[in-house]
Amino acid sequence: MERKLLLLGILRQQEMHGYQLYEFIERDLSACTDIKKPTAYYMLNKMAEDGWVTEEETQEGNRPPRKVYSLTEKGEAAFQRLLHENLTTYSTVYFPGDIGLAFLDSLDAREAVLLLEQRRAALAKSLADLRTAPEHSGSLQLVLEHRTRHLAEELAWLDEVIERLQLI
Amino acid sequence: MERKLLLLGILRQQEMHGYQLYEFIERDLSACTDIKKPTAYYMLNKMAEDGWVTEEETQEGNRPPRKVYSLTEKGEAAFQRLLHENLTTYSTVYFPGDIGLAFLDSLDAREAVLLLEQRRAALAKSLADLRTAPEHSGSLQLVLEHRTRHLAEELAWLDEVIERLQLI
DNA sequence: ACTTGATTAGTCAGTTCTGACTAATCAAGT
DNA sequence: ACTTGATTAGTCAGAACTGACTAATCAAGT
Repeated sequence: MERKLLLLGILRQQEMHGYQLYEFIERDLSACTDIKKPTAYYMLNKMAEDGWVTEEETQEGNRPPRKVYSLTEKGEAAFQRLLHENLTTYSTVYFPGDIGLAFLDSLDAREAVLLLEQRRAALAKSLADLRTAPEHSGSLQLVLEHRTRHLAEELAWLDEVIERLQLI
Repeated sequence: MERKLLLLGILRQQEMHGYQLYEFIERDLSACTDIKKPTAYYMLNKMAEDGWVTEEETQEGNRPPRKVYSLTEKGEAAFQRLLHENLTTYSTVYFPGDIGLAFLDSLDAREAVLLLEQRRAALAKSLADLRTAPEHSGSLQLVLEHRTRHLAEELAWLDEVIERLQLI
């Protein structure tokens, strides 16, 4: 559902055709989601069927026609409902990296440390990249701050794990 | 891939039939994943096709026959490879809750605070539940600690967001 | 002995998601 | 004018995932 909320939220501010929408997400909202192109088109179709958005064919030169999507009243209502739902609940996330941790004891501590140090480097790089990212406006900035905090916390945690392993 | 790593890691310690495996994950590994039953069976089939596990039909009384899965050498190799891959890399997670945050500015601050306070309550409950969960052995404990830290950090972050909104 | 509800074990049909592809247009070097 | 590579716009076939169901067995109350 979060993906639909995202698409609705964007279309709400400005009507767009599919590719434009996807580009916008990739460029400006990569901190929020990693939705793929065919998924975006799939959702748009779905939402058109449900009457949340309307498709309007437009021709430009003799390019293939593009469908411009814009929010309907039903879509606006859905946006409000999904936003309310999203903000009032907390949904658990699972960390893929935890599954490796769960099997750490099948390795000896020395090797585990070597592997986790590589993870640490990757994590540190993600964090550094995020910190040099351009400032964004409004609520977007909030999301970036959240991610930064999260990555910093992850790094601290990983350092602690590595340190403990070194005592073994 | 993490789901396969998980299944392999369990079967590596003890051969099992599908339902047993699923029950085990639900009971003991719910902190790592929320994999559903049909997905587990789907993966097991896949891995049998790939020669990572073998299926052995067993009859007990006149119940319908069950397939007991056990790791092959190829499966053990895959486990080692996936574990290595998992431990050396860091994979980004996206927070569904961030999508709501990204559209916070379409609400007025007072309403946003009311909604986020509900999120806060849900989050606080998750954290409390996790803290009263039984101690686990070995690396599992590591995962629980990770989740606890994460939730605590999320709570602190959310409190900060709420506080900032109240200044507006 | 026999209904009723819980547990065990698994499947099916449908939804959601995406890697890899197509095909048109534009830019720009020769 | 014409090849070549990048960009724009989108589709398709198949992989991954899951809600809802089936069907047998067991427990245990009457």
